[in-house]
Amino acid sequence: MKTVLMVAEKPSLAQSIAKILSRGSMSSHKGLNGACSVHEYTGAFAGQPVRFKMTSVCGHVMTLDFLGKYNKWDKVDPAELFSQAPTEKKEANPKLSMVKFLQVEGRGCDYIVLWLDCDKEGENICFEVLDAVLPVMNKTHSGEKTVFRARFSSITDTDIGNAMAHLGEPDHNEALSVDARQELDLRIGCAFTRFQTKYFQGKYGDLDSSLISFGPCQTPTLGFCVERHDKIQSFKPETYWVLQAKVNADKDKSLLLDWDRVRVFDREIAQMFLNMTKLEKEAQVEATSRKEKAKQRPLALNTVEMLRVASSALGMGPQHAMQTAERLYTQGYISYPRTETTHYPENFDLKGCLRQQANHPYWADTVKQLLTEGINRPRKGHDAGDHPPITPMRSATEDELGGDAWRLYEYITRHFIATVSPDCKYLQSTISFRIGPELFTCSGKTVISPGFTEIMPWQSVPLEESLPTCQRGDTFAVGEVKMLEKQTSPPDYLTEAELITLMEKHGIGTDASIPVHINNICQRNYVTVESGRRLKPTNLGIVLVHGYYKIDAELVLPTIRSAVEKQLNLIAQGKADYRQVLGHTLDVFKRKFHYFVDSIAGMDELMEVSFSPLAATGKPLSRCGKCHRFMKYIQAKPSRLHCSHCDETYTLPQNGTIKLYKELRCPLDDFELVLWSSGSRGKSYPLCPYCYNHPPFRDMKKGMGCNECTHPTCQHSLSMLGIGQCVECESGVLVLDPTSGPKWKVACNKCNVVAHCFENAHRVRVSADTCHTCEAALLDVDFNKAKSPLPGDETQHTGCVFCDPVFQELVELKHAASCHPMHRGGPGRRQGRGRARGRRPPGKPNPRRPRDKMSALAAYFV
DNA sequence: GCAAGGTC
Repeated sequence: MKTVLMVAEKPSLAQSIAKILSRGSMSSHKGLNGACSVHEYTGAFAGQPVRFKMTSVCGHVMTLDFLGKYNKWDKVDPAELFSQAPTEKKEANPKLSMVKFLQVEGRGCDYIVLWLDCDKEGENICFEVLDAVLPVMNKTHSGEKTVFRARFSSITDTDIGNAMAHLGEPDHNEALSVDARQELDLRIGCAFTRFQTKYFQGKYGDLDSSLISFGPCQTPTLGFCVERHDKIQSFKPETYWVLQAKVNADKDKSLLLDWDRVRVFDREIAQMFLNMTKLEKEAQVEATSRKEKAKQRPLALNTVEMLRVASSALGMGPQHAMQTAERLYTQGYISYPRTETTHYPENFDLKGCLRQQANHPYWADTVKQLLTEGINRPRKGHDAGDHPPITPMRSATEDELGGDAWRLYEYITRHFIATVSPDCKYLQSTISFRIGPELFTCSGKTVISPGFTEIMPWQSVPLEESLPTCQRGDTFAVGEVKMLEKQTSPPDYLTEAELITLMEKHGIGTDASIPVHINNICQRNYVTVESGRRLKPTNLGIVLVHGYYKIDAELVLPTIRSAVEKQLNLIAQGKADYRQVLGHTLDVFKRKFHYFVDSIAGMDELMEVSFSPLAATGKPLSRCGKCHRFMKYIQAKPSRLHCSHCDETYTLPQNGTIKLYKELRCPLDDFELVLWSSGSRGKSYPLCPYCYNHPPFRDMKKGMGCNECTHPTCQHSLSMLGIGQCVECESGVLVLDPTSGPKWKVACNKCNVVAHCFENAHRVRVSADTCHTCEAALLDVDFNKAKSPLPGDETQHTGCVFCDPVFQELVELKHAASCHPMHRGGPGRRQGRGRARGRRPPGKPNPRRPRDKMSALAAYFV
């Protein structure tokens, strides 16, 4: 029997589609990556009995990146990223080993049906799947067609059945348009990001971001926030005047009337109107009206609306809301949370969904009433053809979910119930009054039937006092007429919800990526989230956007994305050649890039105002080996040392503290050593700022401290302080921390292993002798006379930390000793490993004698 | 270390 492999875009869809096509009779098992399942059943295909294997990927299989060597920031000119730098497709998520999984499942299959989402990204994933699977599928010799594409717009029996009955072919042009987008985003984003970051990081010491990124989505997103900031800044309040009148209704109630002219901006004119009205005793009713109005029930819920409400009403950021929704989905509480659709499919079981909520402690009454009196047909929304709107899938209580998960679930459920509830009906009454020559109005709303606002109380029409019944010609006594002086007020910072709306409107990002872009501009310190989830741009954010405005406003305008997308659509429609469009667009942006680089001074002028140059930042810490002047330690990320005399910057390890190391110097370059430490309980090691950036020996890499330095005689080096192979990792060596006394520590120079050894020892030295059993370096320890743990009055002892019976009692390594390679491996492991890594054999000179620094460097870069 | 797009 032949086999048909079928692939959907995500595990949940593979399951639903298989369920529909197999009419529920399938057998399922997990695939080798643990994320995707395979659902098997038998059926008919191309007029023959076959075995179907339905499975899925997890989004894109591949991702685009530059070849490895083009990812070295200090070796590649960002301008090269526009054309010279070659790209390659890498597996998008190596942990899932998706290619291998597809090949295991696809091996020996005869046909493949692609059930990827019916959008451009899905079309592109079709070809990623084919690239992986076709080579291992059975080959036909008859030229028979073996690759099929299923096109569907909803996950319903009819739609899926129809798709299966009318299989087509994957659309290569659509896939190509995505390839083009990927390459453009990569090349443009990385080129600008690297250039900006390097340029400004090399000049300023107090930038509040270690990465100054640029992207066709994130930059316009920031642009919206700064645009609002500019409006606020340039806002000039204007004074205006309004007339306010009160008339006496029945008893001691009075009505507040609004002036029909609303407001005037000239005090004298306002005063004139006041004079014409303030002496009037009566207000005459000119007209009355009562209109029944309706507030519409909401449309079915899609992702973007959920994110808006989560932000504005629940105070949950989009990223957090999305994560919470995903958890609710995987736990089976809600339907798939990423959808653009606001229209329920025709066969959607609204009543069934409602029935699940009929006994809920919070809304049982409303639901039961709807079920007995009949539900209202939902409003017609937009069908994007992706997934049904977000709805609850089963009932859940506050105790069960708790916290934000509950709050989001509650909102989703109330929203769903609202979509099948009646509209809210209210009566809008207005009375027009004349006081002297001027017209005033009073209006009020009274609810007739609350409809959906019962389940969404935050949407209710506010209670207002009802207006008196009256008719044209009636008169009321005027209580007072007064003139109020007011000022126009500036808009407030953009709320997250408003930003989401703007992004959606301009096509910046997708429902799934909008939260990511917003998160990005927060993490890069371009904006901060203020109370009410309003986004306030930082100095850095403002300077960047103003700089783009100055140099090339297109870089920050929302049209940058749509213009490119227009071009990409031409590829998708087969109206333009992929290579031509890609080449042309890259050329445009390459020119923009060069113009930007040439004009960067314009942005720099703005930068200077907010940030301080490197030379003026930081505090003097250690001496430069070249000029012997103090270099300044710049703590702001990325932390580094800057020598203003030599105009050189030396990067340092991040996430830790840096101190001067006793004014000791590196024997190779005369730089003063600094001591890095990860905290009081963690490890620490000295490093030479120059060697850390320019490795002195061939077997060293950038970013190595003295604990990895292979200098044969320097007292701080691995060669002198290394003890033996790490007890946990493969390649590390345990190195004595010379600063750790009197509670001495040894730490691995590769992994996080730290072990405490001797307390109350005033000196610990690594001996040149080695252990006969395990080849580790012996330690020579002098204990404190009064507190010596040694038998008798001994204060000095030399031995191996792993094997010496006296030391084993004192060393934390004793529990680790049994795991030490020497002890766990059996006889065969003695040679080659152990201490030989870190230390030269005793008595033998190191065969790699260091040459002088410059020739060592020259050799290194060969 | 960089983009944006899928999804886990």
